[in-house]
Amino acid sequence: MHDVAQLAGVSNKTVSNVVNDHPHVSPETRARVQRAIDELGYRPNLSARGLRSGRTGVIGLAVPQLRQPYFAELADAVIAAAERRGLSVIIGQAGADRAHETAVLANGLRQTDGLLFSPEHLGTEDRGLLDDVTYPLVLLGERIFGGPNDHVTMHNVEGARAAVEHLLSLGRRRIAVVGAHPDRRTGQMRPSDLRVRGYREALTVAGVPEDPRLEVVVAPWLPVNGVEATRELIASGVEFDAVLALNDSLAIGVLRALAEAGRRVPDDVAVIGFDAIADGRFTTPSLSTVDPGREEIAETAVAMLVERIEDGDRALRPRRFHKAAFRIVARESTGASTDVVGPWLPHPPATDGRD
Amino acid sequence: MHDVAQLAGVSNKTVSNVVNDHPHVSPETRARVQRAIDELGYRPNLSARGLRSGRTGVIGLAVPQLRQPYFAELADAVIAAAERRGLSVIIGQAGADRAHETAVLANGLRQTDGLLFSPEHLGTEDRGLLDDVTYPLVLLGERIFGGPNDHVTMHNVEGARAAVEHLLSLGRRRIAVVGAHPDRRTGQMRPSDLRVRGYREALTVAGVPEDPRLEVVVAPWLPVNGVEATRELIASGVEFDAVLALNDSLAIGVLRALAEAGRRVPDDVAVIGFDAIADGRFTTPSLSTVDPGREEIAETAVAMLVERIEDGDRALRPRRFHKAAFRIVARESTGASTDVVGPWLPHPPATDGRD
DNA sequence: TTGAAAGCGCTAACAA
DNA sequence: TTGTTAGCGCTTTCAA
Repeated sequence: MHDVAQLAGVSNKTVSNVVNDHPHVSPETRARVQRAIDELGYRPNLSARGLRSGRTGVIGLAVPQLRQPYFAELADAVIAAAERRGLSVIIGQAGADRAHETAVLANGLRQTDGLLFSPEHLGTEDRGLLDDVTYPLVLLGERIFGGPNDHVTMHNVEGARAAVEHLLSLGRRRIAVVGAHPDRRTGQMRPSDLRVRGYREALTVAGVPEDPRLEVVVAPWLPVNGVEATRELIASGVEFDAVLALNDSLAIGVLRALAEAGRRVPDDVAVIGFDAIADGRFTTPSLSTVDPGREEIAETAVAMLVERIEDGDRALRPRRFHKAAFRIVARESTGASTDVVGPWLPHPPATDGRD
Repeated sequence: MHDVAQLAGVSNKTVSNVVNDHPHVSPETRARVQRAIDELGYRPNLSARGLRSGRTGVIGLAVPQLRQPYFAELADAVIAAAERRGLSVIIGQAGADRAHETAVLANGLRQTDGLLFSPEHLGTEDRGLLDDVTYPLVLLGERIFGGPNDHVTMHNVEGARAAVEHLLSLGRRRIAVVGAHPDRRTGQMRPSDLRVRGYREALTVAGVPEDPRLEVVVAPWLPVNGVEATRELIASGVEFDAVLALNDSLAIGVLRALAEAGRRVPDDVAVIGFDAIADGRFTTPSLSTVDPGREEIAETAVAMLVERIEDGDRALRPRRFHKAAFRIVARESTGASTDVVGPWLPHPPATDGRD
């Protein structure tokens, strides 16, 4: 920078002004400095800038595991939203255990201005941890609820309810739900609890009796567990003509297990998932699902985090809470006839498996 | 840090020594400083450290798109490998176009000590760009070949060849390959070119005649294109009793299109993919594939990058080239009977769909 | 509109 | 074994 200033015959400050697009620089000075920058191939040292300004231009995203398609697609959307704002994203995988997540929350991710955190293990009982957080934080999902932080999530209850209403509208009455979590204590806000609540609400409204044998407890939400749970459901002899899988990964396992058992989808059993991951478009049959609005979640969360970062220490805004719009995506697994082949777009506006 | 030094009654330097686990600090001093650190909740400013030391403790990973399962799983493995070494990972998505990739290569990712770069658009003709790179760089894949950089990749030719040999061993002779890329010019080192080469080699060795109609050109490698290509192959009337899909995403589309057309897998058509993404375990039928050794690729690439970073400007080592071990994973789509259900492990040693 | 000077928090080099 | 000094490259404050 010093070299640039010398070559252009100005001071450091002026170079800095040019680099940062500050006003109050005469066009000719700006041009002269720019020429010097190009000639010398000058690139600002971002560590130094970070030291001086207290900003790194990097945000953190902590997810359980990137190899779970939902989180990969979420990360994709978050990175895109951040890059639109000139920010980089450090991704941390904290899903190994509670200790790992606690450590992430206590420290943030290194070298970042703020954190988007999607916890897997932390729950309402860990709410107290949030009060100690001193950096800008936006939570994704509802596992830790009621803290002082901004929160972006999806319509878990409403989405699941709409999914079940969709199944009911097909005339199904024996609707199983796969992916309930064990009741550790009441009042939990885990996605499984919320989605099960939506499932029950839909049944209640329709006057369809609940049957505990149709609520299959299985965690975590991986295809392999969807297979196993469905095999057990079939083996139990309970009759069912539809399945709500609480996410698409489970649903893929459900489809697999039903095919093994010779149950036809959707004729014998209709299946709907949740998340609208891309893979669901290409299963056989293609997978109906709830699109939770992942792009909106990513965009909103990044926007909120940026605002918090820019606020700095001032507590200017109240805590905010945003739920993205959702919609039901009806595909073959609930009887819709869809042609999966469409035009390929390198970065389509809707990237999450919508048809 | 100054506060810590005062509270502990020592100098800044001593605090620094404690924080960095330097030797030559007496145990009692260390304990006293540590107590002060804990009491004050001191956290080192990493920007300042980065400024002073010239290291950020962050590496970059540039992939085309995180939402493609192969890259999500690769990123998962890279992050895990980096975290084992106390490093963070900034992920950039550069797949939008050539210009984006060129910019990434020219600048690196901001705030990083080095870059792992998996290009999609840059090719052998862009080799010259590599000579201008001034930061530690390890390339993934073979698109830009023969540059001065370390390189980690997979056995594309051998893997594809082994896959076709597997199909031949089942008695298949009319083997289609889906995912060849258009011939822009000869001597290309794109994965598609290499895998097609392996395909041809296997046929030649077995004395099975090549048939250009069985080489289906389609790009990019997305499920939707696998569907479309397979529909066209079927519509063309060419007979085939097996398909090598050049990656698993294509293969998932191939399975889908074959099911639509009423072709039974593997009875009528055996199918094998490439990459061993997790989804392939749960398709119906489950997908045979080539496991390219993703964990090994990630671990090796991170290790090489760290060495280059530690070397600094000194050109101590010659350029290195590493190909990970691969293996064929036989599942139902080539006639193996596999039970997909196994124990669930939060971070299994083999994370990539191996059975 | 531009310049000069100070200092962000840390670590390397050297001194004690 | 510990302390002192200087300076990494930038931006901010204040003065010109």
